Amino acid sequence: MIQNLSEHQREELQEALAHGGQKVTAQREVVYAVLLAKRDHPTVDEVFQRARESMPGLSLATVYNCLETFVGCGLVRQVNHERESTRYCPNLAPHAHFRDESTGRVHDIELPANVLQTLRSILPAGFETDSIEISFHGHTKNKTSHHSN
Amino acid sequence: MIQNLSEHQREELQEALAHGGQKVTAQREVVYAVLLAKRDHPTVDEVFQRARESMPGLSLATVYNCLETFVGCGLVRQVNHERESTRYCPNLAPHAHFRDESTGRVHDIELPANVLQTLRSILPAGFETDSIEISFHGHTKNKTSHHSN
DNA sequence: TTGCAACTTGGAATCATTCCAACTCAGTGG
DNA sequence: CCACTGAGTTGGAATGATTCCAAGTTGCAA
Repeated sequence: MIQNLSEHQREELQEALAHGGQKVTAQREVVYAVLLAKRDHPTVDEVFQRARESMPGLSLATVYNCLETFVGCGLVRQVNHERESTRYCPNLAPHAHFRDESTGRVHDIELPANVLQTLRSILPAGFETDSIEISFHGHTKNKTSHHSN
Repeated sequence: MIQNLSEHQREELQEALAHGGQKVTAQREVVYAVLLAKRDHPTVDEVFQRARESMPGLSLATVYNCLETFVGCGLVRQVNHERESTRYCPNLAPHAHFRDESTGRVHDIELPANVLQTLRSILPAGFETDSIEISFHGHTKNKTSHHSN
């Protein structure tokens, strides 16, 4: 089902957790592996379902904990759309999200540095920004998409 | 406390509701007035509290209903930040939001047409967008702000 | 072997939001 | 007038995602 982490991925995980004295655990490995296996912005519940396939005893609370931890140490990003369940993605490159209203799928949209720059420039003096979230809503036209959902 | 609607504002309300065969009611007037009185992106609950001052019997469900109606007929916009309660603002001009992490306040940021244009341009072919949401997170530096919260 | 700190777990609790069934109200037609 | 209709309002119950909590694990260090 879900591949184990590669050497490199485990190191990334271990490294990220190390700051803040956190440890790699079996549960965290599984949850992280789930995120990397299918980069489709799953909800907590979806992660939970998938992770259970390789670790039946895993609890929902732990999935919440793991994801929160990962966000905290910068391994994954949270994606919120309207009032829907929070989704998670391991794509750390700066990118925007496009939510297809008809399918509910979320696509990553590459965000060129200059656009990011332009955006920052519209802030009045005195506004210091840590992060910018950009989400498009609409629909996709035909074209069998290669994107994940 | 909350001013009554001006002639012009009531007309706007009436007009917007008319499409879709909806009526101006005392409750809707109060809720709308609350939004116009203090453009500070209140949550449903805040609207509820304020509206009660002029209409004690008003129910929370009605506030939800009114706001949903207003959003439906384009009178106000919803603003979501992370997992927090939905907020509402009557500013219809295209604008981004800046959320001050330390105070929780939300500021409107003017969004020039060309920036909007630039953003649209990063979408790959086949993506049709209805709306774009942009939110900055960060903090504001000194400078007694004139902005609403 | 004891202690500790980080972690996990299941269930209870929270909180925003939605749902629902009963009730109000204004306007219409008989 | 009176009944009917449709839109609106209301309070309380129901939902659903997320958070909280107290008890139980685990691995390592003293």
